[in-house]
Amino acid sequence: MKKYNHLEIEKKYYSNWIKEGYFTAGDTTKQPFTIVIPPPNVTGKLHLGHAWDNTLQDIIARYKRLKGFDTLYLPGMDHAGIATQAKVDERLKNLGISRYDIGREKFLEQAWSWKEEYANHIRQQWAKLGVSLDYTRERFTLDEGLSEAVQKIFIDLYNDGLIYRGERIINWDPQAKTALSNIEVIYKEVEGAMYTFKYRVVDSDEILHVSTTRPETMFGDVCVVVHPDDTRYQHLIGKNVVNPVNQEIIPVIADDYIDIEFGTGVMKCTPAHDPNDFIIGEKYGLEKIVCMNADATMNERALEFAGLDRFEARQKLVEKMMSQGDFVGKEIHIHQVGHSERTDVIVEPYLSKQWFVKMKPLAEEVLKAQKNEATKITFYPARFEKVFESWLEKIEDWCISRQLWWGHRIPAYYHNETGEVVVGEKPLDIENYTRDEDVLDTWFSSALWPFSTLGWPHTTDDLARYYPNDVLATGYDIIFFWVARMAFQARYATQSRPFKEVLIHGLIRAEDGRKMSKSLGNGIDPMDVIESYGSDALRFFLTTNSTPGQDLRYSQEKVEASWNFINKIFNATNFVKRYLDGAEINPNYDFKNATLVDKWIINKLNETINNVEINMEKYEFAIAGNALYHFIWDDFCNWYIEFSKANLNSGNENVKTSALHTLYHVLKSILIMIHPYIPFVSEELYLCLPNTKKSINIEVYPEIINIDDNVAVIEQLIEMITQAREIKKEYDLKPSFELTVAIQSQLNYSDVEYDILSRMANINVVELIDGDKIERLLTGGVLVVSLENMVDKEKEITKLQQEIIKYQSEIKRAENMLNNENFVSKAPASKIEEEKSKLIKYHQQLELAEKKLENLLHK
RNA sequence: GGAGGAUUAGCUCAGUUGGGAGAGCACCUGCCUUACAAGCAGGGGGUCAGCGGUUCGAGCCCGUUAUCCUCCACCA
Repeated sequence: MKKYNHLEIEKKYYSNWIKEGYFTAGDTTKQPFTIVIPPPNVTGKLHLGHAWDNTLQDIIARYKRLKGFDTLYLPGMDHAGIATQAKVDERLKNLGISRYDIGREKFLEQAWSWKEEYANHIRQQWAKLGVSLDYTRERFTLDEGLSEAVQKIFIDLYNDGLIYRGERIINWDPQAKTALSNIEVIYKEVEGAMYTFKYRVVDSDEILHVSTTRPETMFGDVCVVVHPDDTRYQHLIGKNVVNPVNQEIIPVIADDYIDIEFGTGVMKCTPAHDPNDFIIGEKYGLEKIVCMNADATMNERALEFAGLDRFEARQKLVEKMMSQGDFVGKEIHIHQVGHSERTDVIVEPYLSKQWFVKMKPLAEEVLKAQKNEATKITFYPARFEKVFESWLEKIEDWCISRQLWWGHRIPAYYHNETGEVVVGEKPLDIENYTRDEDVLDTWFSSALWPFSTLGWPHTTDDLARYYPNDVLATGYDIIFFWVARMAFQARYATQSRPFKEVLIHGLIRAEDGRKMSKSLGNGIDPMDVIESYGSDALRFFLTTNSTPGQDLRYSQEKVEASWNFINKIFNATNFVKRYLDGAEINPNYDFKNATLVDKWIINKLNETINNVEINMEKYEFAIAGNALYHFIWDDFCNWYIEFSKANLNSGNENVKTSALHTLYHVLKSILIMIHPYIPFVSEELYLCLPNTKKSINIEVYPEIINIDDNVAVIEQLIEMITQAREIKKEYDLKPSFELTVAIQSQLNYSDVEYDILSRMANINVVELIDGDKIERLLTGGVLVVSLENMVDKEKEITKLQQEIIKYQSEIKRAENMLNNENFVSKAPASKIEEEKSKLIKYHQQLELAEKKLENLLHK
């Protein structure tokens, strides 16, 4: 075996794993376990956030597979309507073509070929990451089956009155020329201006001052509104004013929506261009005047400004108001302005006819289910349940129509003459109908992902077996977009939760702590990291340096540390393999015959198996991974392998056999337990062990081996070795210096242990020490060390003095506690006993140290 | 305006029912000991953001202040 080379190892296995069907679910003799991938957008490459997300899922999937579950980890991708369409548009634009030039059909052909290209790319990235996906069940949100599911649920919701079409103010993206849902709007603080204009009162000399941040919408004004209790304006209610931009006469009305304190206390009302004004408009039956086109240029209502962009029109209009003397002033106004999540242009509140999902009844069903342990979705960490539920509690209707081509076309047909709407299958006399041009919000189809991918609406075997999913792992940033929507669609379509549990992770940040973003140029490509350090190192870094729900800062240093750890396992295997080559391994070796050191490491292994299992079940991968790290590096490599070196060279065949079998068993167990984290290298190392299966993927999780013997001797042995090393350091002795010691202990030492002491710390054990000596307390014993040939007595004196001070202060601390009546009466008995025994121990140690000091001083 | 998160060693972060503060990296000292110098052995380093409270006992629970971050809502 050569040096650890991640590139060489990681290219070897993935395609074979797929070919062998290790990740293909369907073994009905086992209990099923399901996790689905959050389908990545086919817009581009996977980023580090995907790598993190997918590694978490893969750890769960691989762990469950090793634990004997028929595990389905289902892959797939999302058509990502607006995002993909924008990319394809851009590609066409670079060729000098607009999508309108080629038409819907040709455009969709382009989009599909884009999809194929990027889907392949994504699959290659999954392969590099090593995620254990069942590609026989791979799905795409626009494929036939999922389209059928989308259509079915749309029609059902419509027939149940939960989908309706209505004219509303929606968030309009003038660049993509489509409606957006509320959560696709990102509010950013922008320094804008508040303009104030004069509105002359008809048949009066009075002038009203009215402020607005969007003067261009004044062409859509239908009235001005004041508060009914506002004494400044009460006399004007019912009168008319002149709109300065077009000289139209509009009324002054009163409504308590108005905040008397804000601005001048007078608000212009534009029902077609502002959601709040729309509500007032509905309340009073006002006209809705649209003064803009779909691309946010002004329309003919804007008179001479028609055709200008909204912001240009704003500027020119203000200039005109100035010149005609109706301009009062302009103040800097910092406010939150909505931007399109995808195109980043300022969203225009725009009146248009759209399809909506009526959310209240659907959300209520989920909230009801959350109250019952058997039906609720449990979040890890739990605090995200509150986030999830409070969003559902104050949810507004969901605008689901998008004026795009790439997506699920809405199954609605309008009669060419009567305008009658048919929702559902194509009408028989289709020639008399025109189909709705719009498609559905991408999230409408992803909301069905947990069950549509398994065959819903058909009652398939997969649906029966793998639904509801067991767990979903995703970031907190899409709880609203996706998790919540899956929750209510699942509840509606399947009367079930979509998954039992949700593991929430945070955002991955750049090394500087900021978000990774293209504009900052601080993004890290996971494929670059894999090239330099390997997928295994990246995966181990991502999952052992993070806490559920918390953000994670990328750290190259820590990826390197992960690489070092893997290298450590590689080298340890290298060592073990040297001794295993040519040796016979008995698969039924009985560890009751093992030596005490071997039993000690088995005992440590047992503790680790237990600890790791508990934390894997709780999705605490950092805790489980770190437990493995310390077991492997400290207990196994630094202690046990060193112990074993003595035994492997022992003349006693039983000792040798025991050491060999222990090394084999522990290493194999380690590789299986660490495999979910680092699948490639664990497979490589596993396969170079004798007596293994064809792949670590089909292994079973290690089980605890009962060890009846007390391994306290080995714990004491470790204490002695550590003490001996400390003493050598203190007395400036070389590590190779042979210490002569005597052991006072109730525990029995055998030749095996004496041999280990000699080999690991150059300790020569004798019955009795004559002459100068020092004593060190062990748990349950004393180590007596000869001072012969050890020059510096002063150091021991200093050390003893320091020890005495320490013991005195510890005694004082314990006595204070035990003399505290409140403590004695209120603390639990076990705690009190603990303190009492500590006190006794410290007294003993103090006595010992004082005696020692006296001896040294009087010589 | 509402909600949540963060503040612990020089740096990045753990710390799960309240019972003597931890890891990795960095730093200091000594070792090329036949798996590994990307390593081994030993070591230094923290009034757990401030203040107050509950408790026999608080990094942890409660209140409050400060700084930073995120989400939600939003007034023309």
